[in-house]
Amino acid sequence: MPDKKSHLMITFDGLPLLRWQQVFPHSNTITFGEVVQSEAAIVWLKLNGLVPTEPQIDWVKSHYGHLKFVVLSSIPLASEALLALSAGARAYANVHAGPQNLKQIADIVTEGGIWVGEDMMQFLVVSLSNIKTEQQHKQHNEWREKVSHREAEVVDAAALGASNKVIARQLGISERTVKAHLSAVFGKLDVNDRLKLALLVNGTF
Amino acid sequence: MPDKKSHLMITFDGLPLLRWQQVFPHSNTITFGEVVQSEAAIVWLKLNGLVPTEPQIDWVKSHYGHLKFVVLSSIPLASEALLALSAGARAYANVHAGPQNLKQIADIVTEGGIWVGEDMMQFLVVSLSNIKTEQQHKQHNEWREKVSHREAEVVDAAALGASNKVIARQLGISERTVKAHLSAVFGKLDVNDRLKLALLVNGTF
DNA sequence: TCCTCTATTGCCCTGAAGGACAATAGAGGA
DNA sequence: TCCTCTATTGTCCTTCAGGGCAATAGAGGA
Repeated sequence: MPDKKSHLMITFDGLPLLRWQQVFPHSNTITFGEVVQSEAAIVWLKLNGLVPTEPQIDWVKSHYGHLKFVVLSSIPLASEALLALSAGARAYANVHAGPQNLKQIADIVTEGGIWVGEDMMQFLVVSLSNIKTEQQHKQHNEWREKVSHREAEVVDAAALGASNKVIARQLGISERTVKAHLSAVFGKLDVNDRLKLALLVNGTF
Repeated sequence: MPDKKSHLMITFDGLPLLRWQQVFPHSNTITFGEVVQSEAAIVWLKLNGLVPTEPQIDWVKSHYGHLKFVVLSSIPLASEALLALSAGARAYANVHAGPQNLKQIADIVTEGGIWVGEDMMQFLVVSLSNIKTEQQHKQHNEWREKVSHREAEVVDAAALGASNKVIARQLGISERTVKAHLSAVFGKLDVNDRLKLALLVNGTF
């Protein structure tokens, strides 16, 4: 069954990877955006590093998602790997992978496994939490754009549990000023007291 | 170079996996805890499901970490996969993997890749954040073991910003009782006021 | 020039929070 | 039986928080 072992490569310029073509003689290369009927064992997407990754992967998934697909990148990134793997890619590898790796990728993917390079896997595991942490950090900092710089200084301290008296001493102002800033902030952020403020600022809600 | 392709299997009863032995004739099987000089291409650890996973993996890593090692599990779990992969395992697979998979695992690992089954990878990607969330949840629930059931009810409400008056109404008790519970909790958890309590309970510290 | 916003501060008031001191009742264990 | 812990409640007091009303000063923009 030669057809069963054919491969389809999708690149932006329609030019095949020579090394890849040597490894997979029963193969075709088409241009990104082109839709062909194919029973390829594996569809390989060579990412175009000049445009966003996600739309590329989504496109391949929507048009060739019934087949197993693999993503090749010139500049391997953990976030990109996560995108690809989450979208159902069976492998994420470097465009410059050698013939042996290419062959093994094909074998393992054909058999139902998933291929990720050793370094990338370690990087991936470590990076996953970082990605989530960054998102949380960003999400819970929106309040800061609604208050003045000085107000934010007061808020930062109050949200950690400091009393007006302590905050006043730290910032070299009077307690009355601390209260004034907090009252102003309550209005801007739509909370009634410092505890609610702390919950908002610390991301509990 | 037959030695270069030898394999070492570690099991708790010292009995080899027959299927594995057929795939890797140049192989030895030893008992967990046994330390031998070995130049095996790959060390395979068959996990004992009756004892904690992490110590098993840590032990193999400390005694055979200079070699590539692979973890086989009777009951594949995402959290277990993460443990293994984070510890440096080059593959995490089902004990009942077929000959073809075993051979491919060996090939890909020998060549420097990492093997994870398709289902496990998807499961892994989805589960990674969940695992971290569970850990945070567990870590920040230790206070609950230090207070009584009734006290915890009051704490849950107060930590969300409810006033004593509201809590009293919700629980059908007097404000004085709310205060009493909170005061008791402050002492047990070593905080001075409800805001500090909220920060503790909600995991800000 | 006028307005808005920010930063600062005082006087004064009210209400909530936190707690000392005290008490009752019930359950469980030594 | 005694002790500890939990649950509940009251009186009373102090402190802190939140804010009304008012004011000054400076910066920036229309």
